[in-house]
Amino acid sequence: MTTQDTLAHIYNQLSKQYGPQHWWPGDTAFEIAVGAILTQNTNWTNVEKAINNIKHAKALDPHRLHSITTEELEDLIRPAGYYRVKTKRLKNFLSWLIENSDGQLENLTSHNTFALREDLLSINGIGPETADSILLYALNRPIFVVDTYTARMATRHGLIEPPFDYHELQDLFQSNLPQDTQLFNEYHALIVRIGKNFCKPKPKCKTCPLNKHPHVIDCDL
DNA sequence: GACCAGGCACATC
DNA sequence: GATGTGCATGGT
Repeated sequence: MTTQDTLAHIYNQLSKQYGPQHWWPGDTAFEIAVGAILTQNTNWTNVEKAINNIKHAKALDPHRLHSITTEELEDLIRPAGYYRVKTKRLKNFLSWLIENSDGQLENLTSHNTFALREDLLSINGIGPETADSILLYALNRPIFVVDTYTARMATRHGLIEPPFDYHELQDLFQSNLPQDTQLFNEYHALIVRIGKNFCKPKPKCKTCPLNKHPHVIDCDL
C-alpha cells in the first residue's frame, strides 16, 4: 500500500465512523484565531470557558481586546491556563492584526498563503501549529495542521520514521493528499477526535501489539 | 493525587 | 543543534 493509499484509507475509515466534525468551533475567523492561541497545550473545554468570558465581557473584537488592560485580559482567559503567557501572545497577535489588516482577518484574503504563514510565524507566541490552524480554519487555506496526535498516528502506521520535524510530517500529508481545504479541515479534526481515544497506549487493548503501538483503525478500546 | 490537554519560547549544554 | 524546562487551569 502506498502512502497515498494509506492516508486515503485512514481518512475514509475515520470519516465513515465519525462523520463530519464541523471544525473549527467558532462563529467568526477572529474567534477561531483567538481559540487557536488559547488551545495551545490545553483542553478545548477550558478554552471554551475563556472564550465565553471574553464574549460576556463584550470583548471578542480585535480592537476591544487590544485595548483592555493586561490584568483584565488575564482575568478573562484564566480558565484556559498559562494565562500570563497567553495574554502576551494574544496581545502580540492583536498588534500584528491591527497593524496589518486594521483588525480584520477578512482583509487578508488577497495575501499569499506562504507569505502570510511567515508573517504569522514571526509573531512571538505563534508557532507552526497555531499559524497553520489560523491559515486552515480561519482563512480557509489548504494547509495541513500537524499536532502531537498526528505524529503518533503517522509513526504507528509506519508512515514516517522518527526523528522528524513538524514540516517533514506536514509535507507527508500535503504531498500525498489532494490540496483540498475541506479535506484538510476534516482530516485534522478527525485525528484530534480519535487521538483522545486511540493514540495513547491502552493497557487493556488486545489489538495493540505489545500495547505500545495502537493503530487508529484497528484499536477500538 | 497523578496525569493529561488541539504548543511555544527560552535557557543551557 | 539537541535537550530540558516553565508556563497553569480544570476534568478524569
